[in-house]
Amino acid sequence: MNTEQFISQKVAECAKALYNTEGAPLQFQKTRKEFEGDITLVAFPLTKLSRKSPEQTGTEVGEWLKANVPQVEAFNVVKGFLNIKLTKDFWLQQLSEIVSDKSFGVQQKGTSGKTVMVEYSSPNTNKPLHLGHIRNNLLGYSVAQILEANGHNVIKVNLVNDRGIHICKSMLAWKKFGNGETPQLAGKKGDHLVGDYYVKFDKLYKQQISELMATGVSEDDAKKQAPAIIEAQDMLLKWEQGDKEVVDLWKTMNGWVYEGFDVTYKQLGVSFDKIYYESNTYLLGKEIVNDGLKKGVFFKKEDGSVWIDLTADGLDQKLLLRSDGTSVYMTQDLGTAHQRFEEYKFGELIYVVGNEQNYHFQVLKLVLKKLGYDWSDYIYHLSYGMVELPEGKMKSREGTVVDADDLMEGMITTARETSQELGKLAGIPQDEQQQLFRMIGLGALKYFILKVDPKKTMLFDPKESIDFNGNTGPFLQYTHARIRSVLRKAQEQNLQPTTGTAVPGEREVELVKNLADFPQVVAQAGAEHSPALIANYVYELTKEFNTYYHDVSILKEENTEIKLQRLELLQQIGNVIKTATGLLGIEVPERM
RNA sequence: GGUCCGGUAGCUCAGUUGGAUAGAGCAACAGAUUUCUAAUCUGUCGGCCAUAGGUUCGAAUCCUAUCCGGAUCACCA
Repeated sequence: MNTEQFISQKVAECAKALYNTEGAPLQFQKTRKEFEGDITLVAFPLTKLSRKSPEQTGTEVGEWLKANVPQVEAFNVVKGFLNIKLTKDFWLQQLSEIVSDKSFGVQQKGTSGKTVMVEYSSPNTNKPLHLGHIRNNLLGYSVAQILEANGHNVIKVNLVNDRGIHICKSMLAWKKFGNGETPQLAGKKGDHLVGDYYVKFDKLYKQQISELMATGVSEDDAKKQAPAIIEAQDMLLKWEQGDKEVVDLWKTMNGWVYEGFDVTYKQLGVSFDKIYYESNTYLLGKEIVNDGLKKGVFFKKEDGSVWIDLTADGLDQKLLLRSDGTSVYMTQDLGTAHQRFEEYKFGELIYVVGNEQNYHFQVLKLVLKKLGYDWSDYIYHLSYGMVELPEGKMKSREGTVVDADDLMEGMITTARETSQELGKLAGIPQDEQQQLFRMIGLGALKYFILKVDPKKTMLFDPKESIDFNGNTGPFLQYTHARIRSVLRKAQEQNLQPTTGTAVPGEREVELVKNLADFPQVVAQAGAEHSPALIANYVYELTKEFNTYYHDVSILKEENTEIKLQRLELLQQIGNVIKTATGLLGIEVPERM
C-alpha cells in the first residue's frame, strides 16, 4: 500500500468520526520542501463539512490523526494545508516492503487480462528511416514496455507500407540507372540504396517537368505529362496485375530494404511481435464499406464512389471507396482494425502515428462507431509532433532529412570522443568500451526524445544532446554505474545489504519516499501512455540520490547497522533506475 | 475560411483531478575536491505563465474572445 492510500484511508476514518460522512472529498499532494511533513491534505474541500475555517479544519483533522494513528508523528497547518509527518518506523516499513518485492513497480505481463495492441514505426519501403521515425519508434516501444509493466498482454505490430507509386519510382530509377547494382556490390545498406534511387527518380522527374514547362506547358500539366511519372504509374498498374517481372523486382528491392531496416531496428533496440504488409491488407475493408452502404451509414455518388457525410459531427465528407471500386487509405484501415479485433479481441489498440494524421484517426474512430462497433472506443491515436533541428525544419520534401543510421552513428561517435577527452574508461577492455559508447550515445538520444511531451513539436540539437550533465540519459547511466560500483566494493568486503531496524535519517527518508512512488508512476504512465512521466520520475530520483551520495558516506560509516541499511537503500535505488530506464528502452551499464 | 494542437526564464523543457512564494537542466557568474567513480555537488542571476475578460476561497491549469506558430481539410498513404 502506498503512502497516499494509507493516509487517505485514515483521514476518511477521521472524517467519519468528526463529521459523520462517508466519501469525504480528500485531496492530497506531496509536501513542499519548504514545509515540514511528508504528505499534505488540502483542507479547503473539507470546510463544507466542518463548517469551520480551513485552518481550524486542518488542525482538527491533524489532532485526530495524531491521537488515533500511531504512524503519524506530527502535523502542522499552514494557510489551510495540513502537513502530516509520518514516523521513521513507517518509512522503514515502506523500505522493507520495497525490498521484499522482487519486481517492485512492475506487474507480470498478462496479469491484467487485458490485451493491448501497439502499432508503431510503419515505414515506407522506398527510403531509409529518418529522425521522425526515431521519435515514432522510441515512443511506440517505450509505451509498449510501460503497458506490459502494467500487466497487460501487449502485442507490438508494424504495418509496412510496401506498395504504391513511391516504390515504383525507386524501382523505375533502378531499372534505368542501376546496371544491376545490389547492396552487396555497392557496399551499402539496402534501404539506403533503394532510397538513393528514389532520389534519382525525383531528379529525373523534376528535370522533365522543367523541360516541359520551357515548351510552354503549365506546371500542373507538366507534372502529369512527364514521361517518368507515366512510366511509374504504368509500373504500378503492372504490379497490381501481377506482372511477373515487376513483382519480382519489387520483391528483390523490398528485400533489400527489410535487411536494412532490421539493422536500424536492432541498433535502436526496438522489436515487433508481428509485421503486417500493406500489400496483404490493402484490399481489406471493402466488405465493411458495403455493409455500411446497406445500413445507410454511407452513400454512393453518381460516379460510383462511396462516401460518408460527417458534416453533422463538424467534419467533412470523406471518401471510402474510389469510383473504380478500389480501396483508399481509410478503407484499408477500417479493414485492418476489424481484422485485428476479430483476431485478438483487444481492450485497446494504440496507433503511434504523427499528428499530421489526427484528422484521419478522428474519422476512423467515428466511422467505426457509426457502424456500430463498440470497440472503436478502444482505439487511441498516440499522436506526436515533428522533430525540428536547429538549422530548420525536418521535412523530407525540403531535403534536409537526418538519416536515422547516420544520427545514431553520430551519437556513438560523440560519446566516444567525449569519454576520451575526459580520460574515462581507460582501464576497460576495448570491446566493452565499444558497448558503452553505444549505450551512452543511444541512451542520450532516447532520453532526450522521450522526456518531451509527445504531442509537442520538439527541437533536437545533436550537438547539445550528449551533455553529460543535467537532465540527460548519460547522467542516469553514470549514477547507476556509481551505485553498482559501491555495491561491488561492499560485496568484496562481504557486506550484505539489509533493511535492519536502524532509524533512518531525514535524507534516507526522502529517498524512500521517492522510491515508494514508483509503482504509482508506472500506473499513471500506462494510463496516460506517457514515457515522459517515467523519465521525469527517474530523473528526480537520480538527482535526489546524487545530492545524498555527495555528502553521506556509506562504506565509511562506522555503525554497521546503518551502513548495511544504506547499502540496501542504494541497491533499491539502483534497481529502480534500471527498471525505469528499461521502460524507456535505455540500457544502463554496470560501470562506465 | 472550418477543425485540431501548441505558446511557461536568454535556450531546451516540467508543472498531477484548479491549491501554498510557478520549477528543473543548459548557458552566465561564484564556490566545493587527498572521492564510495567530480561525467558530481552547493549557491547567485534570470518570469506580465502570449493578450484581455470571466468562473471562485484560490487559475499557468477551466470558460469566452483575440494575437502568434504548426498541422489538417485529396478518387495520396
